[in-house]
Parts: sequence; structure tokens; C-alpha cells
Amino acid sequence: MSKDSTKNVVPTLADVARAAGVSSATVSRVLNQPSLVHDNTFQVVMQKVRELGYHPNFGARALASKRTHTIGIIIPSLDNYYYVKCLSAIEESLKDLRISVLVATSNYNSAIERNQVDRLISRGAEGILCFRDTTHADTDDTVISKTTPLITIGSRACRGAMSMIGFNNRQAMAELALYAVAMGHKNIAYITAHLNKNTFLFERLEGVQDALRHSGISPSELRLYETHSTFDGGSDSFEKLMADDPTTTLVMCSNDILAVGVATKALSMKYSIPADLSITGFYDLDIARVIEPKLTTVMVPIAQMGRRAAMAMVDFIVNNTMPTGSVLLETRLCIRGTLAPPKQVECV
Amino acid sequence: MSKDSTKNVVPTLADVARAAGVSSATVSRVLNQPSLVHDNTFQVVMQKVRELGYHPNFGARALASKRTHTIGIIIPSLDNYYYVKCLSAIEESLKDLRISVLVATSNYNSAIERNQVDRLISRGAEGILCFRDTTHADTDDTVISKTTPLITIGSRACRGAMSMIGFNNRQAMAELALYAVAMGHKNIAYITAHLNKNTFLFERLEGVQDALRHSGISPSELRLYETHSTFDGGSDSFEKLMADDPTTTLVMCSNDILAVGVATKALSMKYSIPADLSITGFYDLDIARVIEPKLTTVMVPIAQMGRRAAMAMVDFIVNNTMPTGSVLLETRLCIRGTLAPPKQVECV
DNA sequence: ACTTTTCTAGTTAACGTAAACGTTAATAAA
DNA sequence: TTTATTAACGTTTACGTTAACTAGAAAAGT
Repeated sequence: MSKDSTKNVVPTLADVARAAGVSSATVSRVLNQPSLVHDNTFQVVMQKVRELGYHPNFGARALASKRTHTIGIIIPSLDNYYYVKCLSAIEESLKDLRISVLVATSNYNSAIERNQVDRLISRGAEGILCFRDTTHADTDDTVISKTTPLITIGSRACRGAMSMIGFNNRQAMAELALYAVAMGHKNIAYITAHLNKNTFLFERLEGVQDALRHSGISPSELRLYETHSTFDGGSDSFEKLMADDPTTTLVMCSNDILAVGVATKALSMKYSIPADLSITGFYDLDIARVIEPKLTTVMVPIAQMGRRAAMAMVDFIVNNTMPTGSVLLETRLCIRGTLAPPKQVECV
Repeated sequence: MSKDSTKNVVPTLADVARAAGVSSATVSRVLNQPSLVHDNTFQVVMQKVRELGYHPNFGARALASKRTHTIGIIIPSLDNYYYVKCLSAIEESLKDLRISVLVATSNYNSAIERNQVDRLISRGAEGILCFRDTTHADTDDTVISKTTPLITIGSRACRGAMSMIGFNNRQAMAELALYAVAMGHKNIAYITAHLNKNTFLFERLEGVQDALRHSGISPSELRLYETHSTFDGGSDSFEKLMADDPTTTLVMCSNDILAVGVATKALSMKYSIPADLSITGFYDLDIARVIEPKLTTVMVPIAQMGRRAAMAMVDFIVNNTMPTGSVLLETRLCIRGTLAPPKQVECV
């Protein structure tokens, strides 16, 4: 019925070329460098492209050109709004430059993270952005350095010539803790997401401990609660910690999700915030301003970090400038309604 | 210094084969069908793979095998937690089956959506999952049907043989509105995300109107506010609508984000919820249970929808079963603290 | 002993595209 | 007129891999 054979499947460059009566090179040019093609030819070819429903084959294209215009990003989880916000900022930055983003998740697992690096490279990622919870000394440096740059986002840890864009978790949390301790809080509980999952979390914990130490309080007095990073995790931990010691005046949390969980539970248990109890979070997510009173927290420029990382990659892809060195962005204390001096201090 | 030429760049199958002293076909088998290879050979080859830091070239692989084990998903935005939750469920379902997910965003724009379909097909997506705000009659059916299945998620609209997994927006919202109207609410405002962005939103609005009509209230009495789908959008609209008519007793919202924004603003304006004012949302996101009182809303099985859609795709990829027909999943009313009969009724 | 099957591994031909290179014809400069 | 220059397009090859086919050796069956 039709042309010659069973070519009724997916049309190729050659099919378009045949239909348009030109060579495949011309079709390729129409698609990639239209300025090199006569306008008439251009129109004819494009018409056939549409008629046949032709889709350029990305794999073949990558194979022949050795370019993919693609970068990969590895985030721990899509369930964490913090990472998604960064991802969104990255995608937004790259959209107009016609650079694609390949998303991979590591589930906070460094072995998976390692696999994802391989997978992204296989897929042709020309560079990789990564929230890393662990550094993979040998492997990473061997596999990646010369060919595919890897930019770490969010961590202070940095190895070799690889680049990093982040902020100082320890210092940021220390500032917040110092502020709170200066208000007179002494009986403090700290709720953190599971420490094994993330070195950032250790740094934050150390930040709190730094502040205590600096204020003459023994870090060992800090009551530590580990839980999963959800509203319920915060709520449950709060119940537990108040059962353990009802005189707690300040609950610091390693992130806003936990803090909001704490606040919700505390309110439903009829605690008055901040009169009875102060609460702090970390990140300054949107939800920090949803609860009443609003959450005291630390603003982390996550979107900006994403954009900076994306731009560094663009610079590599376009100008072949290997990203190097580290950038630490500023965080900012957001002192809001959930933090106030403890009652005891007022009564003294 | 080294072997023969400038082959110091990215190692290929042939490089591994040469290093291991076997043919490239054997290396390919080691990677793809290890059972066909002698264990000794397997070990030797894998050793060289590691030594050389070899990464299979996805493009070449796809070209030769005509398989990518990849599906694409198009979501309107990464900034909307609803879509991300679905995406996360899909990724989770596919992870163990070694099927990759390519993520694309449409920004609620049907032209972009159309481009993303092309892009995903070019990239080798064997199927596409899509939250569609518009149906592209001709194009979609022409381009996709025979080759690449497209499953629509979340919408009731469905064209041709293409498949859909969703829920009845109109009915779900109507149920909620009926429940509220039955409590005696008459002076109702409805805040919706911008209608032009999404046909689902129209369906929800119609649902509210259905309920009013069914209760003898003219739908024209419903006061409609369009805004962007953020906390602030909800807050701002609330201020506006209360300025327009302070006797409003019920504010319904097209989603939980808006509703939480309304609740936050209402509380800070010293309205008592639900005594002075009832509020409803849609989706039952996590934040619905963060505000106090907790938000009355409609539970949408978004993760389940994602899983079902993913499974349908798997069935296609593995068994070549073209997905067809539509599935409507059940929603559920979540009646919580923010909804109560209006004061006026009690005073009568 | 001989045939048949089973393992194992090599050879070779696509796969669809871009880029290097070659060709032609038309135009401009000399 | 002759010679460069350039615009437009064609031909060919290489990209890295898989799959079909082939082949030899060892194991199993007769």
C-alpha cells in the first residue's frame, strides 16, 4: 500500500529527507542550524516533519554529537519540600537555556546516591548537582573529576577540586541557639531528623552544642530526640519530651516540619506559645508562617543555592569552565512569635 | 605513554573488551545477560569495568536495543506539593522495576505541555503520564496513540483510546459544598486558583454551584475570587472578600494551600474559627492538619492515582498491554474543625 | 564410537544522527 | 573575462551498543 516496506513505524531523519526530497544532512540542518538552509527548503522540510510526526532520536543525536545539554541532579527525597524547592529553582534557571534536568533520588542513602551518579552519567548528564550526605572519597574523585563535574549543594564538606555551594549549618544553628539561650532558656530539648541520614544534621546539632558551651551550659544537658522528619515525628517527640521533663521551656528542631508538628501538638495540649514554651525551626519554609504564632527559624537561601549551582553548570557546559571552589551563602535569623524568654526568668 | 592513541577520555565497551581480552559482545552480555557468561569471564570483565570507570552509553544502548525502560511524566509545576506527591509515588512504584522516570513541567501551559510530550518522546519515553489541563485533540491522538501511550492523571476529560486515572472533581466538591450548605451556610465565598490554568478548577467551581442550585440558592450568589495558588493568595483574597462582605460565614477554597492562607489571615484578624467563620479546602494535604482547628477538606487519593498510573505503564512496557479506559477513584470528605454551622442559624 | 545438545564467546550488521568534508552554482571582486 | 567567495546542499563516516548469527568445545545421550 505505502512506499516500499514495513516502514510504517517511527519515522527517521532519512524518512523525512526522502519525503522532502532532500538529503538527511539538510534535514539535520533544518533542525539544528536553520540559518544554513534556504527558507524554502526549511518550510518544505518542516512541513514533512509535521506530516510524518517526526521526533528526533535523542540517543542517536547524543551519540553523533557527543552533547546532551543535560545535567543531572540527585536529591535525597521528593517528599522533602526543601529539596523540591531547590530543584524547582534549578529547573527554572535552566529552562530558557534549553538545558534539561535529569532528576534522581537517593533516599538519603549514599550507596543509592553512588548508583544514581552512574546512572546519570550513563544517561549523558554533562554535569551533576548533588545534595550529598556522605563523601565518597575514592570513587567520586576517580569517576567524575576529569570528565563530569559534580557540584555539591548544601553541605560544607568539600573534597578535592570539586565544587560546593552551600551554607554553614553549624554556624547558622549556633546563631539561633545563642539568641535563644541569651533569652534565658536553660532547659532545652532538641528534636532532629535521624542523624544517620545526613551530615548536615550533625552540623546543626553541633551548632546548638556550641551555643550552649559558649553560654556556660554543658552540651550534655541538651536533651536529644531523633525522629523521622514529618509533622507527626515532631508531634510524637514533643509528647515524649514533655513527659520526660515538663519543665522544658524551649524546643529547638532541626527543621520547620518538625517544629510545626511540635507547635500543633503543643497547642492541642493547651500549651501557650510562646508563654509556656518556645519553639524554633530551620529553613524558613512557607509553613513557618502558617502557624500562629509564626515560627522562629533560620532562613536558608535554598532557591538561590539552586540557581547558583545551575549557573555554575551552565558555565561549564557553555564555556567549559570547570566549577571549582566553594561558596557559602548567608543565612538569616527569622525571629518570630514562637520564641520568647521563658516564664521562670520573668518570675525571678 | 599509554596504549595507542588519545583514548584517555571516556571508556567504551570496546575499551573494556580489549582490556579484558574478550569481544565487545561478551562485555555486553556481562552487563545485560550475565547468565550467558562464564563466571570467570564475568569477574574479569567486571573488574575491568570498575578499573576503567566504564559507564554504559544510554544513547547507544537505546539505539541498538530500541528500548529505554523509561517513562515520562508531565506535571504542571514542581511548586505544587500535590503534583510532587504524585510524582514521588510514581517514582517509588517504578524504582524496583528498574524503570526510570523523566520529569517535565508544563507550567500549566498547554503549548509547553505539547512540547514536553515531544521532548519526552525524543528522549525515548516509552509511555507518558500527564496531568493535562487541556486536551489537544488532533495532535495528541495523531502523534501518540499507536506508538506511545499517554495516560492522563487527575482529569475527568478523556479522549479516544487514551487512558485516564482520576477522580470526579465536580462531584467531590459538590459533596463538600452540600454538606456545608446543609449546615445552614448561605453567604458563601469561593476562592479558586486562576481558572484559566486548569480545567479541574472549573469542575470544582461547578461542583459548588451544583450544590447551591440543589439547595435552592442561586449560583450567581456565590462570590468568586481568583488568585494565585499560594498561602498569600488565600490571605489576600480573604481580606478582600471580608471587606466586600463582612457577613460571609463560609469560605470555600479550591485547594488546601489557599484555605490555610485564609485560616492564618482570619486568625490574625481575630476571627474565631469556626464560630465566626467556616473554611474548607481540597486535597487533604499534610498542612490540612497543621492549622488549629484542623481543616475540613476533601481527601484526594493522589498517591494512589500515581501508583495506578505507574502500574498501567508497567503493564504496557512489560506486557505490551495498551492502557485503555478510565478509572475514577473515590474521594472522601474530611470533616474537621474549620467547618461548623454559621452563628446566625444558632441565633434564629 | 558417533551424534546431539548445551555452553560459551566471537563476528558482523544495524540503530538514527551530526559533523566533517566535498560539490555545485551563483555572486562579487579583480 | 577570470578568479575568489559564499550559500546551499549532498555524501560519507563515526558514534557505542545490541542482537542475530556463527563457531568451537565440552557434555550428554545413543
